[in-house]
Amino acid sequence: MEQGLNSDSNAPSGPIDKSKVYAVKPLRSLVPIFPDPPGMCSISTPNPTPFVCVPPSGPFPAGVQPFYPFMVSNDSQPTTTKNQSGNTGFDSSIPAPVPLNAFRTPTPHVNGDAQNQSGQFASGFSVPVPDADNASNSGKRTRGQFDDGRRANSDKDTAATVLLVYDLIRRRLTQLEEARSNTSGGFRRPDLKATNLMMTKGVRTNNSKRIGHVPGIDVGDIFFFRMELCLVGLHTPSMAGIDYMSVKVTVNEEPVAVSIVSSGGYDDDDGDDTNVLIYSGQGGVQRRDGQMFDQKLERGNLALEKSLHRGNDVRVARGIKDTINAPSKIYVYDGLYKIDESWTEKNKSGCNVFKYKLIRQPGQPEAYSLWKSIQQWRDGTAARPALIIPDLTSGAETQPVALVNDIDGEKGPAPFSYVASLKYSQPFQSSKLFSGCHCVGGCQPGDISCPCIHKNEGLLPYSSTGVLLTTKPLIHECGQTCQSPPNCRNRISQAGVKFRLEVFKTKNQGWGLRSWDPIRSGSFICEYAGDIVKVTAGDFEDANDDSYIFDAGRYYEPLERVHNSNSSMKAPFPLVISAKNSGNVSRFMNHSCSPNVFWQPILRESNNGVCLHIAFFAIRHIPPMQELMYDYGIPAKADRGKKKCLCGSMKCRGHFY
DNA sequence: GATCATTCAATATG
DNA sequence: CCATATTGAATGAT
Repeated sequence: MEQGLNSDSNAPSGPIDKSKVYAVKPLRSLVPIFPDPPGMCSISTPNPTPFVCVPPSGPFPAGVQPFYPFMVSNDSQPTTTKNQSGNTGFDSSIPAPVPLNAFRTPTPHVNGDAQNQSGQFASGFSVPVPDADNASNSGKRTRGQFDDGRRANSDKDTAATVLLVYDLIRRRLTQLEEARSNTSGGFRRPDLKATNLMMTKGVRTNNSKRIGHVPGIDVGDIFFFRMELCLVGLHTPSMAGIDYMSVKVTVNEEPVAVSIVSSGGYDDDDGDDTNVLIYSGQGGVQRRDGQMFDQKLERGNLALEKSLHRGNDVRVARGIKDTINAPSKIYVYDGLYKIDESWTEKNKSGCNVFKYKLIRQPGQPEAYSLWKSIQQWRDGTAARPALIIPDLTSGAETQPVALVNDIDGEKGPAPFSYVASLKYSQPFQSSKLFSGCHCVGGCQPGDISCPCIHKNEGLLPYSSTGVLLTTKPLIHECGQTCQSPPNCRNRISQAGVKFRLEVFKTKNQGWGLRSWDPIRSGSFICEYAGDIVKVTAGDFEDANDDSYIFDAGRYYEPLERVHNSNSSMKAPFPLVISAKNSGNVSRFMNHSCSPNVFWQPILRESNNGVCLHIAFFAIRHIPPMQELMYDYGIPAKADRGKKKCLCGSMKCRGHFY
């Protein structure tokens, strides 16, 4: 292969059999998977029912009959109470799952059209993403459907897919909207617009309200938009803090709370005990002028009151300020709580406010409490347990990287020299060099005179907050020849690590990498630093003795997120990096067959050529302390150096290289 | 079923 | 950093 830069390097590397790329998966079992908190029953039968049995665990106050508010379906399926008889009355005639191939992925749109993308997924549905000219919708493309089974009850894969599609559309709309509003003004919210698309196409899950956990969502999962909670059925109102549903008790119906979002909006005091939450009722504020009056025992307030008396579980999502992206909020699913007591208080304006004391149910994984611990490690009020070195980079990164081991006695990985970035002694030759930009104040979206935007096919690849917006095979960042400042948004991968990372000993995969900070999907995490390995065309072999190799020439399963790319992620020319002797945090990232991190080639022009870098971005929102992993891919010669994969995912290929 | 009111959003800006 | 204005979507209530 020639080393010259092909100016058409963005084009797919060759014709691809699309039926293979978008191969329809085998019919997924639609058995809902439920966590098993103490005292809970979960249904996991080969014949799944749309009902979820969530009996509250006693004891109950005298005179209160426990009842079992089964999921109330919007499709007017019968509700029932378990104490009527042993037979729960479940309707076993579930709708037959629609074969996925009924919704075959449409043929991709005219190739190379940067303005047209649609969210196409291997599992057989697509959501059209609006283009620049017609931001409301685009009616041309065929659309499949998200089948009823997935809409009714989620599983991990379904929930992840819904969130992925949402994110994809939202980021794309953000990119278009930033460019548009910079010239025409009036920023319209991409998060809402994306939700609307998802809703109208029916791409959502757990779409009927239910009490208790929601399948496919784990305690500790994080969300960056209220709409995400809505789309996965965790909390349906787009703004309101209390979600409730009406449940039939013998002949009458009464409201019961299903979930709350605690965002600190009603100046509740945030006590030290993370298992206790004091929550204010809703209402009492005139939204227009901020005028206040007494809250009434209606809607959500009434529902919480009923849940208190019934002893029902309430899901709790905690809203926390995003320290990295200041004004926005992160929502942590903190699991199930029970309401312990309620009372009314006078607020500052002298109006009555309902108060509810909620207590977290025991036996659930750490979630909000973990955030609090991390906060203490950070501000020094508590020591990070099992800490070996506070900063293994010795200051080479802008953020310290802790080294910890709470598994065994090993004191650290084999020594290596820490380098924060990939250094080029000699850039790649390029026949075609553009001149750099003159964006002294940083590249701005919608600036048609900016050459960097042109190189990126008309739109800046990053948002104002530094989140990757495109799904392109190659990103052109500002380089040496550009006049943009180091903090230009088109230099995201050059600005260094923004998250507080730590290297830790895993249970069975040696050392690994994780983050104290929550990571928003699309965020830049780090680049692959190390020594460039000389490759003479075709004769490079993955060295068996070097497990710190990054080879951009490996084959990678196309991620669903690269919906518009019918080729696997590929660098424009061969690049092999060894981090054995020198490297950065990237060398500790382990392999997973269902990764939460992906890599992306990035090109920067220098005075006498181009430099290719490998940058890692988050595929989805990553909660704190969840291991960061990417797919190592398959080398051209996949016969040597095979290792057993322990990633444990449903899609595990069994081994990696 | 259409319309309205309610709601611990999310941004941009001063 | 906070306050304010602006634009808004889902859902239950009417």
